[in-house]
Amino acid sequence: MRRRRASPVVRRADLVAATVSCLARLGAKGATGREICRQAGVSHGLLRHYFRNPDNLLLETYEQLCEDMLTQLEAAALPHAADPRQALHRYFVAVFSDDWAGPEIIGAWMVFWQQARSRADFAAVSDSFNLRQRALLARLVGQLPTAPGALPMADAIALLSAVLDGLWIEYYLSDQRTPRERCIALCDAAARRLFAL
Amino acid sequence: MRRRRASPVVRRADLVAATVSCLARLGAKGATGREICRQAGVSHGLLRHYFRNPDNLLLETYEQLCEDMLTQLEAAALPHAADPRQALHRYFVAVFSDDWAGPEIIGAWMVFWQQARSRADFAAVSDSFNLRQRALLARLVGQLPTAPGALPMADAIALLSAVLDGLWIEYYLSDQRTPRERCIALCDAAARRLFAL
DNA sequence: TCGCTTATTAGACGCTTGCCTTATAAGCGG
DNA sequence: CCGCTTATAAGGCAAGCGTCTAATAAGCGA
Repeated sequence: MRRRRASPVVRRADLVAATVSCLARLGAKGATGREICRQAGVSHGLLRHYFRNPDNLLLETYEQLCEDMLTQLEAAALPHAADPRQALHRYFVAVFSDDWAGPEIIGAWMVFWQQARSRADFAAVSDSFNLRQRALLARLVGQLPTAPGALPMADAIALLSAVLDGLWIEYYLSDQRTPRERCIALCDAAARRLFAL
Repeated sequence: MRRRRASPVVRRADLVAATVSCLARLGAKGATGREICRQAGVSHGLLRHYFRNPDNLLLETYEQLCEDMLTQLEAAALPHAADPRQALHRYFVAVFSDDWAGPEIIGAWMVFWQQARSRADFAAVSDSFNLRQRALLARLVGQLPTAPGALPMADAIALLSAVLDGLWIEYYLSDQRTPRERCIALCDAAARRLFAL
C-alpha cells in the first residue's frame, strides 16, 4: 500500500496537477486538501510535507499555471515575428489550446480569479500575469502595419484582450455553443476590425 | 434573542441577499449555509425552513439575480428604441451598473459560472439567461443603421458580447485598473468599430 | 551489506458543516 | 382576550476537513 518514493520535484508536480484537476472538476468547494491527495493517489499527510497548507498549494498551482501559459504563448507567437498577422493568429490558437482552455483545466481559472479578489497574494500573481500577457500582446500588435482610422493602440489592445477573456468564458460555459474553431475565427475577425487590417 | 416575525417573502429575500453578499465576499468555499444565516442575522435552522438545502438557495439566488439583471437591462435600453445608438449606450451603462458589477456582487457571478459547468440545473439557468441577453442585444443591434463592410451580424453580436464579458472580468479583477467609465467607453468604441458606425 | 535520511503513511484531535428534531413564542383570527 | 398556526431558535449527530504527531520503510551512501 506504500508507493514508490519519488523525488520531491516529481511529487510536487503530481500534487499541482491533481490540484488543477480537482479545481476544474469540483470547483473551489470540492478541491479540499484531502481530495487533492486522493486524486494524486497519496495519503493526506503528504500535502503537509510539501506545502505549508492547502491554500499555499493553490497559490503555487496558480503561479505555475500562469508561468506555463505565458511561456507557451511566447513560444507560439514570437517565432513568427516576421509575419505579424500570422504571429497574432498563432497567439489566438495558443490561447484556446487544450492546455489552458480545455475542459479539464479552464475551471481552475475561475477559482483563481475568485481568489484574486479577496486575497492579496493571489491578486499579485494575477496582476503580474495580466501585465506580462498584455505586454506580449502589445508587442505582437505593435508590429502590425499601421492603418489610418484605427483606434488608439491602448484601446485596441484592451478590447482585444477583453474579447479573448470573454470568448474564454463563453467557451468555458459551453464548449458546444461556441466551439474552439469559432472562437479563434472570431478573434481573427476582431483583430481585423480593431486594427483596420 | 428572537427576531420579529417577518413574512416569508421578506425572509426569503433576506436570505437571498445574504447569499449574494457571502458569495462575493467569501467565494464558494466560504458561503456556507450557516455563514449565510449568520450574515442574515437568523439562526441556521431557518435556512432549512425556507429552502431545501444550501445548494437550492444558491440556485434560487442565481435565478433571481439573472431575472433582475435582465429586467433592468431591458428597462434601461428599450425606452430609447427611437435612437438605436443611444439605446445601446444605455445598455452598456446598465451592464456596468453597481447593481450587477459592483464589488459587492460581481464575485457571485464567478461562483455561479463555476457551478454552471458541473451542475445541470445551474447550466440550464445560465443557458436561458445567456439566450435572453443575446436576444436583447440582437434586438438593439438590429435597429442600427446598416453600414457597408460590416461584419456578419452573428459575428458582431458574439464579439460585442465577448467584449462585455471580458471587460466585466477585467473590472472584476481590479476596479482600479479599468474603472467603470473606461469600460463603458471601450464598449462604445467596440460597437462603433464592429458595426462600422 | 548496513545505516541514515526522509518520503510516506496512518491515526488522533478539534472544529465546522449540513441535516434533522424538538422546543418556543409571535401575531393573527376568532 | 385566547388559541392556533408557523416563523424562529437551539441542540444533537454523523461526516468531512485541516492540523499535528508518531510510526514505518524505501533507497541512497558508505
